[in-house]
Formats: sequence, structure tokens, C-alpha cells
Amino acid sequence: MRLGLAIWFQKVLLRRKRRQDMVEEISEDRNLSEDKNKERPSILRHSASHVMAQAVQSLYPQARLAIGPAIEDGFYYDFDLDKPLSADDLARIEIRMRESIAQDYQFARKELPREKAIEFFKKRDEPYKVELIQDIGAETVSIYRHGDFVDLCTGPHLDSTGQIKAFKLLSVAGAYWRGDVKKKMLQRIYGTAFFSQEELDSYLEQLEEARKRDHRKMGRDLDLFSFHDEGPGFPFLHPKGMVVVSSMLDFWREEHKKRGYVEVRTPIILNKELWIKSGHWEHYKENMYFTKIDEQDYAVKPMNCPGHNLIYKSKQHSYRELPIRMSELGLVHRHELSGVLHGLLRVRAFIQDDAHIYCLPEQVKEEVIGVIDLVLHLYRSFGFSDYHVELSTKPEKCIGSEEMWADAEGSLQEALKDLEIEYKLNPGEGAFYGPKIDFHIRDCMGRSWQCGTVQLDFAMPERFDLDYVGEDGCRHRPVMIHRALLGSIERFLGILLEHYAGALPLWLSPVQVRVMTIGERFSEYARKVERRLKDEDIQVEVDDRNESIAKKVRDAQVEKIPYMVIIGENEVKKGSVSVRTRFGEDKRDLNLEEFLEKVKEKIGNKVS
RNA sequence: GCCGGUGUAGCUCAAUGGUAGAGCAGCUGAUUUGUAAUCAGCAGGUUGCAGGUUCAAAUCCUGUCGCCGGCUCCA
Repeated sequence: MRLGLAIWFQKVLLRRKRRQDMVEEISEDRNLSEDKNKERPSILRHSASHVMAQAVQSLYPQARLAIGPAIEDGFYYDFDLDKPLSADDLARIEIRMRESIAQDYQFARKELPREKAIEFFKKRDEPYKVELIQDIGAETVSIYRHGDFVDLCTGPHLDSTGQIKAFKLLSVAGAYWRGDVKKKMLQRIYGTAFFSQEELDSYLEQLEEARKRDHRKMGRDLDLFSFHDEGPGFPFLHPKGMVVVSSMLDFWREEHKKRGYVEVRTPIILNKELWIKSGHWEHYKENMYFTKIDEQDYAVKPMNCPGHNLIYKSKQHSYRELPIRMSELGLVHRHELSGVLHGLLRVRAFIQDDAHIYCLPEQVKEEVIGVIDLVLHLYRSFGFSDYHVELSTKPEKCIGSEEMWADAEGSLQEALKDLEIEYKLNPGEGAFYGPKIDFHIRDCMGRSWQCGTVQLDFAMPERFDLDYVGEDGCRHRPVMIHRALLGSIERFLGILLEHYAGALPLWLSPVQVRVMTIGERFSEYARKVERRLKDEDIQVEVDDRNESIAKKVRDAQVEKIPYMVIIGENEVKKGSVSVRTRFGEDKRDLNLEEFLEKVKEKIGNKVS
């Protein structure tokens, strides 16, 4: 169980190394050095996956081979095997792998005509390999052999198994054949390999570090939020968690006001007819919660757009009013599969920082650019630079015409191009109502989570018959842009906690200052200091427990409280404060008013 | 939802078929402390839940719920 985390953490390591890898790959392209190739972790790891498959088949001859690639941070191999593999089995497999490495088998490549290869793998009773070859268009395929093990593979590989110096099998998990829920579930073994034991050890060490910054643990330790069996996937925000969220939302509202957004609020439960009209009934039903009111069917909203459309339609609009930027910090509920719930990062109810922009067709690009500019500004303000952008296009199951989709995709692409933003293209991954640009941020384990999204929608205005009166006095169809920037407030909080390892920036800290007394007789003065800080809207607490100052400092450090104000004989006498920061800086005898001003200024400027 | 794992005090973990324990947190008292844990005492559990096997179940079996890691899906 613990090992499972390892796979993901490796991504964190590798993200750092990626730059180096890139440089390597470029130089390889120039001289295609065989030796350099051999230094690439992906080659090492792919070779390790072959060695693992060999070990598995030697221990469990009934295991059929599926696929076994190197991944960003290690490798895996999928097996069709009736016996469930346990941690003990992984240890046995590792031992068998070591034997193979000690034998130092050569990796040998061979090319086979397609038909011969199919025959070959049929004879070895490897149906998954046969299926793979049948799907490969090429006339010839390559196989790699080491010892008695043969696998369909394009390579390249190490020279021999002996070059695998440090590896570890990390976890076993289920995975559908070809990622298809309707196909058979296979057993996937994850592992990793490095060129030296030191690298492997340091990786495992950092894995342990990463576990410490899991937002779920910090939520408990810092008393920010909790989950309960009574509502799986539904987060409970505690008072301190709410303080953080309020700070986030205050800032969010300020930035939105500046950019011409208006805020609305729409009901959580709405008549089923509305959802049929919007298309959610048809396309999103399995993710929705339903209820009955006075014999009528209602649904709990999974999205805010239909409600916003009702507001838009509540009166006649002129082209002069557009764009209308209608925002809502809306509580949405989505029935997610139980197996995907993950702390605050994947929940069943969350606040979406949503907005719908109703605009003229010729305003689309400018509006999209405005949204992207705002999303990047928000991320920067929260201290994020590690995000990536993806553009997703028309899926199979969708509403709207081909032409609408082409227009919509074109506008998004152009906006990204104008802003010179690099992005990854995801063909067929768009929402059912339009193409989208997504912004992803990574968690401490290297997992990438979608936050911001900008989705163009030429279809919803049709369904709701939205219109505006143009310059020509005729009715026209507005364009609708859905967008969320932080995405889910809960998810964003989770990511923030991991990003800062719980030491949130001052302006977001649930407790910004803790006043602590050296002895009981200083409580009164400490309360006075507290009062003064509270008057200035600073989040402050007093710790006047009957404990040593060392203990109080320790507790505050563990809670990562930005400022510790220490009150003793000296401070009371001089009417001053002594301040320790969570970074260990210590300043004695400060003037309270000066300290207060400094803190206020830092909060205002969003600096730590 | 699927595959595998897992569930003992608020938290972290012991107890491998024979009387459920520890540290931290909590409470009480002593101590009145100068920058990462003062000392002592007390309290805290139908071992997730429901069945079953057994003279005896935290421990073995079945079911169920939650959680963890993946798969799939998504903010």
C-alpha cells in the first residue's frame, strides 16, 4: 500500500530531471549515439520491465503478457493472471529478477514478418501480443529476446540485463486491457529502476517526504477540514479551513470585479425539465443526483450554466450590453465513482468558481484571451508556476453541428497562439457541449489535477434559444463561454496545501499571528495585543496555556504559523513585542504598532 | 463502478485463536517557565458494521460500509 505512492512521487523527481533529459535527447538527435541512448532512464526502465515479465512468467507460467512500457517515472507490466499478486509475491519476483540480472543475459533484437510474428506468439499462447500485432499496420515487427524470454517490442534496450543496477517493485494494481472498462481487468505491477542504488535510495527517501505533505494529513493536523463516513466525498470545512477559503474568495471576487464580472447565485435544486433542455439529462445523467418535490422530478445541479441561462433569458438583451460576464461561486454536486474519491482533490460536492460569458461572435477571441490572462494572474498570485495547458477537441458523444465545433476550436487555438502559450492537444476529449482549454496543476505526488477550464459553447444558446437585439434591430444568437479558473475551491485548497507543505502564504494563513505568554501573569497583556491585532482584521490567537515557551513555540512551528509574538516580563515592562517567524528569525522588543503595520502591509501585498 | 490492499483510543501504531496496550493529544494537579516537547496522575475501545466457525475471535470465514493505491471518468 505504502509502495503504491512511490510510483507517483517519482514524477516529482523526474520533473526536476526532465530538463536534463531534454538536453540529452536533443544532442542524441544530432549524433544518434548508441552509448548515450543507453544512459536514458526510459531505456533502463523498459529493460527492467522485460526482466520483470520474465520473472513473473517463470514464477507463474500461466501469466499471459499484455503490455509493459517505461513510464515517466518507472515502468509497469500488465499480466493476465488468475492469482492475485501480493506484496510477498513482489518480493519473490524481485529475487527472481536479481537472478536474471546476475546472469547478465544479452538483449537481442530480431525482425519478423507480421504473419510469422503472429504465428510465433500464437504458438507461445500469448493472445494479447497477437492482438497487438494484428493492430499494427507494419509489415515487419521487432521482437527482443533475453535468456528464454521473448517479447514484442520496438526497443531500444540495454545491452544486457546486468546493466540494471538498482530497481524496486512498488505496487500492484488493476488495469483494464487497453484501458477499456468493458475489457478484462489485468494485474499491473509498477516498479522503478535507476542507474545507481544512491539514486533509488534518495528517490525512496523523497517519497517519504512527499507523504508528509499529503493535503489529507495536513487537513487533519492543521484542523482545516474532515471527511466522514456519513458523507463520503463530501468535505466538511472546519473554522480554520473556512478562514483560508474566505481569503481565497475575497481575492477572487476583487479580481473579478476589476475585470467586469457580475456575480449571481442560482438554486442548487432545479426541475428535471431544465436538465433535459440543457442536454445534461442525456449526457450527464449518470453523474447527477435526483430528488422528488411535490410529485415532480428535480435534479441537484452538477453545473451552473442552465441557471445562468434562465437569468440571461429573464429579459431582452441588446448588443450594447455584451459581453455579459456572469459569475457564480456555485455549489455543484456530481456523483463520482466511489473508487476515484481522493481527499479534497476529488470530491462529490464542491464550489466551482464558475462564470458564463455571453458575447458577440466577434468578441470571442478577446474574451478568451481575457480569461486566460485572468487565470494566469490568479495562479501567479497563489504562487503557482508549475501548470500546463491542454486543448481538447470534439468528442464522439456531443451536441452541436460540425461547423459550430470547427469555429469554436479555431477561436480557442487562436487565443492560445496570440498569447504564445504552449499546449498539449487532446483530440476527442472536449466536453459534450464544446471544445475546451484546461489548466492543470500537479500535486505533491506528481499527479496532475485539472483546475481552470475555458469551454466554448455554440450549442447551449440554441437549446435555450438565447438571443440579443443587434444593431440591425434583428435577433441574433450570442456565444456562450463557460469558464472556471481555480476550478474547484476545495481542490485548489488541497493543491495549495501540498504546494506549500501546509505553510500557506501569510495572506492565506488560517492563523497569521499567535501570541504566546512566558508565564501566566502575562495573559492580560497578551489579550491586549490580541485585541489590537484583531481590530486590524489579522487572524490571531493567544496561547496562554500553562506550558513552557519552548513547547508553545514548537506547537506553533508544527502548525506553521507565520508569526509568533512572545510576551514575557521584558515586553510587558517596555510595552513591546518580541516576534519569531516560522523561518526561525527572531526580533526582540519591537513596537507593537510597527509590527502590526508590517504584517498588514505583507498581507496586503500577498507576501510571506 | 472494476482490481488489489486495508480498517484497533482523537492521531501514530502494538497485541498472529487464550484477560486489548504504548506514545502523542485530552482532562486534573504540581511547576511559572525566554524561542521546536517540564513532571505526575486520570480518563479514553462492544477492535468499522452484520452474520458465521470455535470452549474461546482484534486475529479465521462470508457479507457490507469506509479508507488507501491503481484502472476508468472528471473540476
